[in-house]
Amino acid sequence: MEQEREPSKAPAPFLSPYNPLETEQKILQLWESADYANPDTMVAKGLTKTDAETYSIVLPPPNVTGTLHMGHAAMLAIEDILIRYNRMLGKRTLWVPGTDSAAIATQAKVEDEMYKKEKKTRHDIGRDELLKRIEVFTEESKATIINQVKKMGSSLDWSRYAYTMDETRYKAVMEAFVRMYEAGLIYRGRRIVNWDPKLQTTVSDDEIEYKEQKDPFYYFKYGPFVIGTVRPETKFGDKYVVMHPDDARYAEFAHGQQIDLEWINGPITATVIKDEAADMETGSGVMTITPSHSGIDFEIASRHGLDIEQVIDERGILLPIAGEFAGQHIKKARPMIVEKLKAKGLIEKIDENYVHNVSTNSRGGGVIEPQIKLQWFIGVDKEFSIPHSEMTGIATGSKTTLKKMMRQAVESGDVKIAPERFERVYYHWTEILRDWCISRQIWFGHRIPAWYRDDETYVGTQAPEGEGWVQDPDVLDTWFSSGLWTFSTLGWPEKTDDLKTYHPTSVLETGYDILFFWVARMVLMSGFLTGQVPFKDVYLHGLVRDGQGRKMSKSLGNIIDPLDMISKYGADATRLSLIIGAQPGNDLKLDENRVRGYKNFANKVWNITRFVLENTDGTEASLNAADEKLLAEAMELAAAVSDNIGKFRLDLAADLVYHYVWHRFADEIIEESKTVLKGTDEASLASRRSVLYRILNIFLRLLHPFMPFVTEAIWQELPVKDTDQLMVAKWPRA
RNA sequence: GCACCCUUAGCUCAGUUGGUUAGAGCGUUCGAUUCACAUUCGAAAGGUCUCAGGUUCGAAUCCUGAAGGGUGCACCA
Repeated sequence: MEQEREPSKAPAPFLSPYNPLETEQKILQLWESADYANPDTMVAKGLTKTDAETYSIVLPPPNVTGTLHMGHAAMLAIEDILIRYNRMLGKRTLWVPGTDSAAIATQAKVEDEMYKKEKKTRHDIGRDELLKRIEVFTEESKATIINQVKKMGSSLDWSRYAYTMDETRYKAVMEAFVRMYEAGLIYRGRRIVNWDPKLQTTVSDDEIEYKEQKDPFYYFKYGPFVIGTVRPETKFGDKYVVMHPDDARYAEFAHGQQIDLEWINGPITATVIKDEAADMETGSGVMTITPSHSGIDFEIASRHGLDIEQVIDERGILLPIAGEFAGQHIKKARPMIVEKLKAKGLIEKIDENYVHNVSTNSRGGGVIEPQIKLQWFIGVDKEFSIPHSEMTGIATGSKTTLKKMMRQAVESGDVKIAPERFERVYYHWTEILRDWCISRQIWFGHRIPAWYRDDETYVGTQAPEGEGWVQDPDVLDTWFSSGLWTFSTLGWPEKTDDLKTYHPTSVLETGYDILFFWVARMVLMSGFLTGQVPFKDVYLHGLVRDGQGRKMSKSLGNIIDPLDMISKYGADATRLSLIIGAQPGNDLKLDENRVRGYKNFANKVWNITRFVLENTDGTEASLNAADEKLLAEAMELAAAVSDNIGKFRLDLAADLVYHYVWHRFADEIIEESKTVLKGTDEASLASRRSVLYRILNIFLRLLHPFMPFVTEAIWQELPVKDTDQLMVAKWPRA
């Protein structure tokens, strides 16, 4: 009968089953009060040697306005594992938290809501008022995301928290801009850029997302030629007709030859241009060009010194060059233009099912209209002499370009990318990289530190003296400040101790989808501004998808919310489900059943501990041969786990411990121990009790980086231990 | 168009430099249980390792080619 059962010898906290929700709350407080995530505390308390090897990671800052999603959760789990592991190895370990202002996305969100609620646009309320509203909004959501990050058990040093728009980071951004300007790497120029008519701003090449779309493809009679287009509305300014110099079909036409022909709004004179950009295989091999609204056309026009005329304005409205169509929006005008051409008998044929890619702004969705605009750029091919360099193969003062420097940083091995295949992707990207347009026509962000007065331009960290200066209204691309992240978070441009101690950082861990946006830009910025690579290793994780391999999205309704998982199964289980089965660089399919499975594992560990503590009080004893073997086996496991973590195979490392704990220790060693412990030989009993306790002690440490909560909770109840918290215990090493 | 990734049990995936009979988890079926744990334990069924060639004493693994799925880049007159 229940009442007659002997009272359990195990400590009272080992209630069954394990309750992650309650435990995790308590453990979070425990960690926070000890402040061991702060390396200064570790050094002050003598837990880390002052001259210990350093290990540092900067957290890829989540957007202030966002909420935690599974991608964040995976990132936090991976980085926390690396951090906890290295901290336990005795390294001086720092993980810097931060949030990102995400300029375009944030402003768009605030503007959207304002328009929905009040039917107002930013122009109705003005710059200052908009920025105020954005600040209110970001302050609110900042707290949300920070709180969620903490729930994952992330051992970040919050005393070093950074926000891309805080004062220190603002100073860094200004300083970076000015230095690059003075080196001639930042320039202002009139060039063709990606213009988003919806958000009224430029976007960089990398932010463009191509979407497939079906549109009619028109073939027009253009004098003696046939030209094709999906965009008749751009054709008003077309007065050059381009063909390949070797195209035999058009040998009779000479470069520069003028031809009179009938066009949309009457007779025009077209000029023949021979250029190798014209593909003989495509269509008729002849094309007209619209230099103002097409990158390639712009290049051709620049090559031959041709006139460049704007046809469409910033809002997508046709300009006076369109004659009777001027003032119309391109969308409305297109069918009318086609009608007119039809009436004039200038249509050769129409292909109704032409499938092509339309470029859109991935940060908000407008269809991109290339425009020629006066913007700020970073020149990636511009030669400069590097003011200071610690990078392999690049001497201080030597001449290089940003592009060459970015390539060299990886080629030299200063930066290693894992999985390795992404190195090739990185090289390819640097090869095709064009000058980076960094000015954005929005209001929220780091304002460009340039002032104009008549024909003068002043660039500096402070406004210039004197009357009449007007600051550039634009702000910087959000990736500009992100590029500084590894060193701006450590206090650059001040020569801080943190910078000296923790930069270059050890690892940059992020999703492969922002290799170009971010990783490459960090190498660029860090190389020029600090003379160092930003990190020694790049570890790229895959995307988290749903159980069927689909992207998680609101419209599919297949989003698995990490906070939901945490409250149902615990953060430990959520972490494991994002680690085991996730190969580096490959997408992970997440199924709720797996999370549930790992909750059971946490419970298993809990019960194993109860068994061990019911049978031993942690007293050391000399081990017999059989038990020595068991101990050696656990140490072999430790070595294998270390080896896999070192290779970024966290998935294999976690799986190894999981398997050992459940199927070796619990299923075999404990079962066998039940028999052994019934014996009468005191030495054997003591040996077995001791080895059970010692192995428990080993695998709790091995498990800690992966499941910090349950292991820490158990540690708190151990009768014999060498540190007050497991998170600062020593990693088992032979 | 170019490049890369994936294809192993019903599902998700291990399988590291080629080496006995290809493994795990989940699921399924059968059974157990006063025992640290029903959030458990034991067992079973389940495989043409996508296909076709090749190298080799030996191939899931290496090479060539093909198919299907996915991603990136480019093109987009």
